[in-house]
Amino acid sequence: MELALSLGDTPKPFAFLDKAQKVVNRDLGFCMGLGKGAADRGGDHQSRNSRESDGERRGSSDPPVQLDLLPFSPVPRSQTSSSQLSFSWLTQHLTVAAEPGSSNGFTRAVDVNRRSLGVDKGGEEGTTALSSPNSAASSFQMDFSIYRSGSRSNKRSENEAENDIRGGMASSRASDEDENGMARKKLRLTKEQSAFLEESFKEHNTLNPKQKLALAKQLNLRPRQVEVWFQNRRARTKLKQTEVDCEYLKRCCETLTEENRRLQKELQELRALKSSQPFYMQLPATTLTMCPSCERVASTSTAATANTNVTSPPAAAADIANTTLSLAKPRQTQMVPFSPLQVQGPQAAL
DNA sequence: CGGGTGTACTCCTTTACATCA
DNA sequence: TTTGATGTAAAGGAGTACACC
Repeated sequence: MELALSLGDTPKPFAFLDKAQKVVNRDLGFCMGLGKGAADRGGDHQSRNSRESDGERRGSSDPPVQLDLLPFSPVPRSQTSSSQLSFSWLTQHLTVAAEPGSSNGFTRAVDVNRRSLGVDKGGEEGTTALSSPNSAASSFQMDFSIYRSGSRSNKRSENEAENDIRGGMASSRASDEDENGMARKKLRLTKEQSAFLEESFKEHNTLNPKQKLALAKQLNLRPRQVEVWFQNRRARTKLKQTEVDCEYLKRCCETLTEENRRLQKELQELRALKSSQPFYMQLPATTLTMCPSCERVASTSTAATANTNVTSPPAAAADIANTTLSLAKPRQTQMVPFSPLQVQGPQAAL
């Protein structure tokens, strides 16, 4: 029997919160809770205040994480939430995970034969056995509660376990009063959760409500957590980009400073040359470039080389001036946006 | 049609906690 | 074991867009 995970596949937003779908699930007779159970949730979702009744925003109405095992045929793959939510990676992972022996990173810990479900507190091994080893949908979600079983002994595993427990809560947000008097505690996401969120961020750096809910469901987190993660992720991206931009501008500034220094030096040399050859250098450089007979001289520096046979001081000076002009002009054009007042071409000073 | 209000969302700043050297 | 630095989850406020009255 082939199974599929239903995450709400009607076009209507939050459709999987609708009663209609629950009716369908009930009718099909497969509705397996993967959360920590109502007892763990503290039932706080029942006592939300009215402001948070929207649920999506405050993440308060995320229902107990639920794995709906549906006969495959009534739910065509093309209508699964992953494709509908346009998370191609999600579709991909689910598809790959369905293949036994896959080495996909997300399927590594997905083997239902290796781990019991997150509800293993109550010894729900039998429930696990109900799902097919090939059921990517059911095993995928289990991936994110894998550390709960105590396979890790360090502190982080405890945090992750607690995170999973809290993440499964249907509380509105991690407020102090929502968690049975426990003080608010920052909980780090597991590597798998972070990687999953990263993948989704690559596709969409913002989430619509459906995507947020689907991700939260997949990762066993509250929608609010997913939302916050994306906020912080966007902030990190922006910060990184700012750093890159800053570095780039810094390099531009250094380059321009160096260029300015070089041009100033060149200007000094030309002034020195002008003072030593006052008669010839009094000719404006523009005159030299505009003279039809000097086309050859003004166009390229090779022309200057051709004129070196003349060994005439005025020609050499003119060549220097024109070469400087032809080289400096484009550079100056580039500099204008950055420092139009600081950088001056030699011909301007002449 | 313009203004007031509520809602939902994002960005930004700050705080608090976890982790690591 | 302690401590400071760093990374990041999370809270809260401001601003904006939109729908509704």
